Amino acid sequence: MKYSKQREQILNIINNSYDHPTAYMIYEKVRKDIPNISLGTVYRNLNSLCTNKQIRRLAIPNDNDRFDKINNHFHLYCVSCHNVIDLNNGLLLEFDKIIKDNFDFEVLSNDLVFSGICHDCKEGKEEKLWN
Amino acid sequence: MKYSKQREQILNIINNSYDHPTAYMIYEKVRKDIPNISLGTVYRNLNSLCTNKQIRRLAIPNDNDRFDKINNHFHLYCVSCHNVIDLNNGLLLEFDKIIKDNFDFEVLSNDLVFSGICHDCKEGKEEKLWN
DNA sequence: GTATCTGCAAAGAATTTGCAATCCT
DNA sequence: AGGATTGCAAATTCTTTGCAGATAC
Repeated sequence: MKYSKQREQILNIINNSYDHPTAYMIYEKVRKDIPNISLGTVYRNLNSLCTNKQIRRLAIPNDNDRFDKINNHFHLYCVSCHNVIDLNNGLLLEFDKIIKDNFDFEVLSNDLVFSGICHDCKEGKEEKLWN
Repeated sequence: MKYSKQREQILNIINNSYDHPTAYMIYEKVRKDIPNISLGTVYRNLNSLCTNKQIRRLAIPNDNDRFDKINNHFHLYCVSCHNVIDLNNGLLLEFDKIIKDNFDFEVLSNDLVFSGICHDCKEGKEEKLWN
């Protein structure tokens, strides 16, 4: 893989933020520095970065994919405010081992997303699905 | 919600199979009984069945959504053969409790997908991502 | 009878891709 | 130089939607 400033920027944005951006959100951020970057380039780089395990893709029911740093491994997705919250929990390693022992299945990525209602949404308002 | 034979068939297919079909796979199956059903009807019913918690949607990185029975709660997705394997594991309830206790986050659905390499693929062939 | 549901086809959203120009090394 | 990468726009894929007719209750 050859260097490109577009890819470097995209990687930087993901590594320096905590907001689990979608492809389009990343596109909007990169455009501040590289105004004429194209959305296709963002998608191409997100895919190659995922393939090379430099970032990860979160698949979320009824929402677009989000992209994230490699080192966080556990997520809460609030179906009300659509925020994604990071968790780090040693239990995951235990999970991998249990799965390995019981099913001879080698876990490659722990892109786990628990969907539910976060604290703030529970406080502030009633549940609003698919607002 | 009013009865329709289309929706009943779709629900039956999901409840009586273990293959985690995509929307299109369901469409193809229903067409054997209701040849002129439209794909739009399948999508509409899958959405309303999800909203009514009669089925669930699995979001899988780099693959289409799959649909599944409500009562299975844990999945292994093989990135090589693209199969989804069901798991039932009491640990999930424990997980929900831990999340509730630590983050005041109420888990609504456990659509967890562990991605990796299944036993058969590991035996038979080298890993082939995005074949 | 009337609200819900359907098939159809068109629209919409998200993502990929072909191509000529440009950029790294 | 030569292969990788880019911007652009068109194409593809997946999903939703508007509408007129059919169906459930």
